Amino acid sequence: MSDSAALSRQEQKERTRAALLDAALELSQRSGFAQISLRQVAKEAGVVPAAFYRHFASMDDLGLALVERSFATLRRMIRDAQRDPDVFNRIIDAAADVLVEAVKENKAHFAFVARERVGGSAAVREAIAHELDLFVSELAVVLARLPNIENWSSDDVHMVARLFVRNMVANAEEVVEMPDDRPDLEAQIKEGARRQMRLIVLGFEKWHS
Amino acid sequence: MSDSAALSRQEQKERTRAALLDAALELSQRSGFAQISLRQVAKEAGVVPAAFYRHFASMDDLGLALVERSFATLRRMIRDAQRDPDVFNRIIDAAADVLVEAVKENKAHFAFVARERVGGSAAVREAIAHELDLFVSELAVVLARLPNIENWSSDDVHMVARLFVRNMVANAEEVVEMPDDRPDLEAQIKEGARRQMRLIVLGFEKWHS
DNA sequence: TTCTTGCGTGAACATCTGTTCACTCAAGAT
DNA sequence: ATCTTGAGTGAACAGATGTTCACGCAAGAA
Repeated sequence: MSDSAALSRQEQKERTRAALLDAALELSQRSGFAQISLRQVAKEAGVVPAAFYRHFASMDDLGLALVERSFATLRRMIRDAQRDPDVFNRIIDAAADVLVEAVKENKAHFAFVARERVGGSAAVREAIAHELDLFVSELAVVLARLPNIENWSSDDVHMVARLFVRNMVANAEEVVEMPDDRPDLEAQIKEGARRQMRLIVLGFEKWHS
Repeated sequence: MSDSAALSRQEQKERTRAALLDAALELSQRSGFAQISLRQVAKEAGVVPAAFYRHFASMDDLGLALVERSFATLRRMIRDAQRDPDVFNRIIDAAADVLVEAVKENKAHFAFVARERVGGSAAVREAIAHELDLFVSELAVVLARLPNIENWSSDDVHMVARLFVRNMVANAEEVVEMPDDRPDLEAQIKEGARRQMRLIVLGFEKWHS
């Protein structure tokens, strides 16, 4: 339109699609995705309600696209973290730091996942549950290489991975719910996460069957 | 009205209030409390929309009452469990059993708390967070008497209590989300909860600072 | 008995919702 | 230069929503 360069047809379409996704993510931060309406999203994206249907069949459809985008961010983060050799050595401190920092930087995505994981529509909830399962399996592969765990049954490794992811989700929730005017809580949450993970890791050493 | 005995004025009022609460709880099982409307609740309770305002100022107000009722159920359960001397001896198996059974019997209440804890309106979320904090503190008092923990700092005890409650909530979520036609998953969830708690307890023994 | 209180009624309202339709008008193909 | 395509428009719709109001009518007080 009035943007710097003239946009190709595809570029322009992709741009409004992204605007709709951004608008939905922004609006759902206040009151939850299930609470917002197609019309609100369209207005926030600067588009007439009917135009919405050129990109998504329904709000549920938009929700699924948002799940995909959020987990793409999350997976990229984890892949980056795995490249860092330090993460293998001091896995706990790193996990706590990475977690809090990552949540702060992608607050909107984490908030979306945390809320819609239980509060969303059936389709969105299923999609998130599936993505989290994949995530647990990926983490299990990483954990299986740790010295204390290398000869555990794969069931047990999976269980530990679930315990970690579960706490990660819970801590992410806490950072998300953290009021913007209380950044002092951040260190507290981080320290809490660290201690919880240390406690779990201590359990590793005495584990049997 | 056409009920067996003639009802006093107060009894009748209390009855419709309860009907509204029950209706809201029932309806919110399908799609979440935030998704249901005042009119739906009134209709399900067999009452005209305007009558709603004789009992609650808003749906938010109803939600808070529902939080209170749900946690009253939860607290009663815990108090009963504490009287049982076995719970102190084999606390883990007991916790896993009690948890799954309790959730099954009060599925609606647990489902409400689990969902609205993150998905609900700000007021409802705050109320649930507060109740869960109280719950953590109560559990911390119980845990402080356990042999392995008796000389920990109160901060650490609190942290462990949070870890337990956090996992309890997560496991309750799983039971709630469990499809009705897959009761075989129940034993699996119970066993998972038991192993997670055992792992955490093992960490107790090696804990320092 | 008569009077008062207040729960529940039914109609009305303004507003917001999802969805449809025929339309414009510029990009890209011919 | 002309034709086709399809993203975005604006108006219209039927339905659901929260909230209000005057009213009926039975329980409990006088």
